[in-house]
Amino acid sequence: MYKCEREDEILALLTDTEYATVEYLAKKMCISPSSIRRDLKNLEDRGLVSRSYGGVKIAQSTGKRIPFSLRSHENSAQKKQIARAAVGLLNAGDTVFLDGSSSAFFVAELLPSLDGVTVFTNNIDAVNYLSGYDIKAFCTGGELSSENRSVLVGGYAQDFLRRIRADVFLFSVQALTADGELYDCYAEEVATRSIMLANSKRRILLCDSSKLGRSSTFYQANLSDVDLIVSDRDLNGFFKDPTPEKYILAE
Amino acid sequence: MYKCEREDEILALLTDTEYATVEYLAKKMCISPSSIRRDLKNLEDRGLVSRSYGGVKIAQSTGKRIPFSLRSHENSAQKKQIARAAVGLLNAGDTVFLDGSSSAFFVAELLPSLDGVTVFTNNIDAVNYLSGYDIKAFCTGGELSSENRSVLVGGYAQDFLRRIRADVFLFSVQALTADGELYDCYAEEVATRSIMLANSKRRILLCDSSKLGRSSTFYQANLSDVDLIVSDRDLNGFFKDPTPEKYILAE
DNA sequence: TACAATATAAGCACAAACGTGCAAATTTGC
DNA sequence: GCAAATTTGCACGTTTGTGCTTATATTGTA
Repeated sequence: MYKCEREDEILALLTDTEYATVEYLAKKMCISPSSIRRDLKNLEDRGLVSRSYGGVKIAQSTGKRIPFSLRSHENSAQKKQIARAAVGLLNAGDTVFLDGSSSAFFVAELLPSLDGVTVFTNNIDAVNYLSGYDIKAFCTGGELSSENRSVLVGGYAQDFLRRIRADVFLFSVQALTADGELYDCYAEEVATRSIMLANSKRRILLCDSSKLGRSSTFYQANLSDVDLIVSDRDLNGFFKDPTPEKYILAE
Repeated sequence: MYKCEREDEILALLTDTEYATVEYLAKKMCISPSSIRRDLKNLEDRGLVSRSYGGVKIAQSTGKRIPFSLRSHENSAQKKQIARAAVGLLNAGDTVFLDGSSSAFFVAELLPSLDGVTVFTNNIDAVNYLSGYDIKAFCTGGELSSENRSVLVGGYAQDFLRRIRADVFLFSVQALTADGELYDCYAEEVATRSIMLANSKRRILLCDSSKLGRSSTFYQANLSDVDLIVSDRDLNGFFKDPTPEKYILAE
């Protein structure tokens, strides 16, 4: 395993585990601790990790971010599954909103094969992906989010979205409580998502199991604002109150 | 197996395997490691792969798509040279417009190291690249260009741009005639570029030698609309009419 | 505060990979 | 079919990465 390959591996590992020791990394890659330290020094100089005595963690907030392709995506298998099911719900000619979530990105990957859909999104990864295909797609304007850098947010994004009406909104949030409330940790994304919610006829929540039963900082909406939930887990009985049957199971 | 054939083969291989060693490639194509290294150097200069000691990987890109700005475009060495020179002309705190050209993309690659610049662009590759860095960047809204390029165009893009004023506009066009006229082959890009031209204080044309003495379909502007030309070739004597000295040579 | 335990940085020698110049082989242009 | 230009493989000296050892720095504990 070569140097750069190793460095990518370290980054991918760190997005999962948050923190790792030199010793652990050395064993994992079958290489001496000296070399791991050299790699880490390198990554630190590039601003990708921050080291501490005994190990490393992922760098936060300053300088360079980890490219989308190197980020490890939690539950990506489930998200792909959910995306497939959700795309099955679209009709030919639909105008679709996609939010900035990674779940929505997996939907974008499936859209080029569909006929005649039009996409509006503030998801940079989705835009970037779709630009390689012959599909009618629009990118909202906006500022690169200071936190989640592959999303466009802010006043420009909101102004743009207020002018659009979509048939379907496919989105995800960080947390879904048993009370039927949706939360997210990024205030700016909550704001843009609200407009997309208001301006769509059908609102479909892409909800992999990592979201269930958690909460987060910013309130986004509640179940009555959502028309359908697509999940990889059976949601019957998950909610405290008996809720109208509006979930489907992806498989 | 011919040279270009081999390079395609290498790229194809890399999209599958992500990484490859020089030795492996040499055996696979039945050719000496020296030649593989020369090929890789070539591909690296064109920005298609990134090398490390012992092997190569595909250039960092989201997903597997090679950014349009790097696809098939010749003169990337000159464009990088020009980008370096152009970035040297920026001041701290400048607000910068970048158009959708590949030349502008090479400028974007150099911006994160600068202090306090703000970027506005309709160049998807640039936005995507900048999303990996902690830099103040805005993406215009707009439609994905139907020409399968990574540029945002159309009414939404124009509306957005009309609201912005920039200190500097860094851009490129397809052709620059000896009469001092600028042309491009994409009508929609000409339209968005016009607004950026109108709304910038300094307008700097990035002009590699492949543009010189050609013409194209759509008129963009003429020399009096440009404040400075950065080129890899000495432009003294290129223009028919004696023109004010406003070119600098990138080196 | 001092001490032991452990992590890190620096220096070294070796091996592996790299780039370059050059001559032979191949392709291209006329 | 010949000359020019390009591409190729090899040999060489140079650079880079590796693991080891030793000195220095950091942490936790007495």
